[in-house]
Amino acid sequence: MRAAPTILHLDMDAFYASVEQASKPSLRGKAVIVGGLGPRGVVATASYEARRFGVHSAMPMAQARRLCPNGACLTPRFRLYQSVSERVMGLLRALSPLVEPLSLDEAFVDLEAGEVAFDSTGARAAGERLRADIMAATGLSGSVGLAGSKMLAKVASEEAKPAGLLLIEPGTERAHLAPMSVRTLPGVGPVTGEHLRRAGITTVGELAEAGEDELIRMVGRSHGLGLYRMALGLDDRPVVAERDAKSVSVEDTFDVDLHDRVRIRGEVQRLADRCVGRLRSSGHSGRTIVLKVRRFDFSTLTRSETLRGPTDDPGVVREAAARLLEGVDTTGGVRLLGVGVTGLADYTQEDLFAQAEARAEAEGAAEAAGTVAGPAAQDEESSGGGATDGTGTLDRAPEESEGAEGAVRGAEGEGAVPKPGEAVIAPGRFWPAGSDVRHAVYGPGWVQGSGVGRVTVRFEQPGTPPGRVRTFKVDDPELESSDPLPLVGGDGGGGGGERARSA
DNA sequence: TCTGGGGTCCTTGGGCGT
DNA sequence: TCTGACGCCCAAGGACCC
Repeated sequence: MRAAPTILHLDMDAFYASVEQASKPSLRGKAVIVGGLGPRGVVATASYEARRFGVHSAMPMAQARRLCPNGACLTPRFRLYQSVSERVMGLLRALSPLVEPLSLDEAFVDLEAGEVAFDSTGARAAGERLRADIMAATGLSGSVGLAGSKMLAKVASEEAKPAGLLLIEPGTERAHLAPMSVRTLPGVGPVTGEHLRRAGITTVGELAEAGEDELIRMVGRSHGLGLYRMALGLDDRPVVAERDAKSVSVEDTFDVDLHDRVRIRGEVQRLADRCVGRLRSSGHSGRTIVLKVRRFDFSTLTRSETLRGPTDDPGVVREAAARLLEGVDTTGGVRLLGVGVTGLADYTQEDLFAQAEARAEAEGAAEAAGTVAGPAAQDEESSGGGATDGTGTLDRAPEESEGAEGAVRGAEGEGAVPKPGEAVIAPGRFWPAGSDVRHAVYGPGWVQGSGVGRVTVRFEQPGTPPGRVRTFKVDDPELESSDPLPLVGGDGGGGGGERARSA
């Protein structure tokens, strides 16, 4: 805890939804819900207009649609959010070398380390300037919290939302926190919150009064100590610019539970390959392979295996994941499968010894179990995957409503190829809802919906008034997909792929 | 018509070497 | 040789965060 409130926490307001509204003028001021559009999708972010209907993050998309039937439901476009985020993080790094990103839309900044603020006045000025700079660079609003510690700065930015700034003066921390709900504190979720509530503790003040020993007794040593210190407003964690990843994982929830063991094995192999792809691109190798299975009843189990040395060999990870799967009962069906690697090391020369040993063990185990590992598993993957590719449920035809409120439906926004099980609207051309397109005659626009051989496009861009809707055949040669246009500072009719340059 | 995906951290319990 | 204490590693599950 430092004397001056020079730790800044930035939280972009309803980030994904705000980016969509900035890039699609017809959605501004409207309810926008970003999340998975499949039958098991959940809400990632809802605009403030949608939140008024009770829609919030992590809510099942089906429920969000019921609460807000006129909301525009869009699939996330992470590449666009990433590029906007980089712009914002650039502005933060201009303030200080000590910037700790927490996610695409959140970060801590140590203003003192950047020598831009040493007291309340300086910190407040820096925060206001930052908010203005972000608005100028991206057209988006962010909320800023300033305090003497990370925990309090985060609490402050949450209170400042939306589009505000709040500074907690040193010396007032405990009084500031006391009336707030325990759920305000980071680390207090539904379970701990309910635990505390049953003990008669609902506010941070009551938490502080309960005392260290009582809290340790209730929620365990580590958590209890942490809670007690937070309740007193104590937090001396530094802002850390570089954080090493501890694990890499990929997982898929299936629209329909999988029962076929061959198909399940194929999916595990596919996930193992994707996981290794991510592992390699991050420059890591890892020692512990983790298989995650969520069954039909939502019960989740994990199985892991630690190798003798780190690996980034897809064959080794595939084989380990397949061995782990052998020990899991999947009768009844699985709704989710995941493969992860932990115990990460910086990528170095392959540990050939460990890999050779793992292979030998795998072959031995496979023989003992009467199964065939390796190539056969790959064959299963292709046959299993192929069986499902063509049988994905067809997306419902979009309601061709006037106005942007019409629910926008479709499959994944990123990537031109639908995943297995996703909608294939027409052979050859695939137009994900919300994605950017360009028409030879009408210029840039975005896909509002598609189905039964037609695609509906709204022609507008970040700098224009709300545009008109036109419908084309999905194989219209004059229509092509394009990259997102910059949110601010574009040239209006600019070509695809342009990005706003940092000021 | 319930409940995503990618993470981190903590706890518990067993096995094992000293 | 046996036993208990201790520390470490590993496996599994759970809570939480965005």
